[in-house]
Amino acid sequence: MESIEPLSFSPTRDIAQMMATHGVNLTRQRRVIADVLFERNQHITADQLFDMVKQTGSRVSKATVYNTLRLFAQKGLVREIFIDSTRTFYDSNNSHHHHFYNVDTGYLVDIKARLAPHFVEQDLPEGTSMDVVDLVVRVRNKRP
Amino acid sequence: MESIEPLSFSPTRDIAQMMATHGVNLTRQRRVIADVLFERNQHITADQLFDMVKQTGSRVSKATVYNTLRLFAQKGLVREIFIDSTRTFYDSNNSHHHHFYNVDTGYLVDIKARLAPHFVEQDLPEGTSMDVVDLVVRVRNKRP
DNA sequence: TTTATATTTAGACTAATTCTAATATTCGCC
DNA sequence: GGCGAATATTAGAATTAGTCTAAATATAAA
Repeated sequence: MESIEPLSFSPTRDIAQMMATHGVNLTRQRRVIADVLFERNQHITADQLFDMVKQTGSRVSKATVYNTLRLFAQKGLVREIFIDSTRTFYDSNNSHHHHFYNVDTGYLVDIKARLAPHFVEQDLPEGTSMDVVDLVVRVRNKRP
Repeated sequence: MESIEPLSFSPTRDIAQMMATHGVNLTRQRRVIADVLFERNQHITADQLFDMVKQTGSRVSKATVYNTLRLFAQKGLVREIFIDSTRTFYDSNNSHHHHFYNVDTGYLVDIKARLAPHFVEQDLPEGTSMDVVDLVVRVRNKRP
């Protein structure tokens, strides 16, 4: 029986291209962070990512992990999800979608359906009931 | 010309009734907090409320303000709005509605339209453009 | 290269929130 | 009303996610 190939990491040139497309200089640290972050679609906190980066053996400071995630979010590479004052998640999938948050388990999962709430209500995760729908539309001032 | 009556505060019995309806014991501190909070529809942080309570001359500890807002939110008297890790607002209007958050000014305002995003896009606050739509549906495990 | 600009770092710091455990108040019942 | 149990309040300490500082490195530009 053949051994199973490990899931391949995002190929080198994709990360480089992503960064270029979004106007982000690629440094050693940013590459390490991006490799871990974009290996798969995930919802991850800065601290979790810091730990995962450590486990690769590469040294990247905590400040850099925080700064880099903020930068990636500004540049549209990741989405920031503010669950409460102690839980900020980064979503490596930046395509337009929304989330279920289970207040009992602390898990965050994607909403596949469209935005209309009656769809959402029919699609709740197994064994859960709806608590509250939080919709915040973030706007900024038009530059004149 | 007649002088304009100041807006009246929430009458005493309304607060008492609200609390009873939502299963919250009314104490001196909770009454002071509720009087300030429900005087009008507003988006307010715990610290702002703490200051406002101080200005009434009543002494209520900071811990109590925080605990009480958490309790009120649990009991459905107010809505918690998590903007980012340093900004938690409490909305004294607990009826079903959503928000615009201006990232430049830090102001939070109600969305009057329904949930569908194309409506939202037509109703942005004067002089702003859309940044991002954050929708989180909070669910909890069904009690078996 | 040489100089300028951008990035990273350790560790100190901040600010929002929670915790602790002692005290006070209120509730439910006689 | 009075009494014990349950709840609520408090000051201040503790926690924790995240930011700041300013010195050291690395990258880019000339």
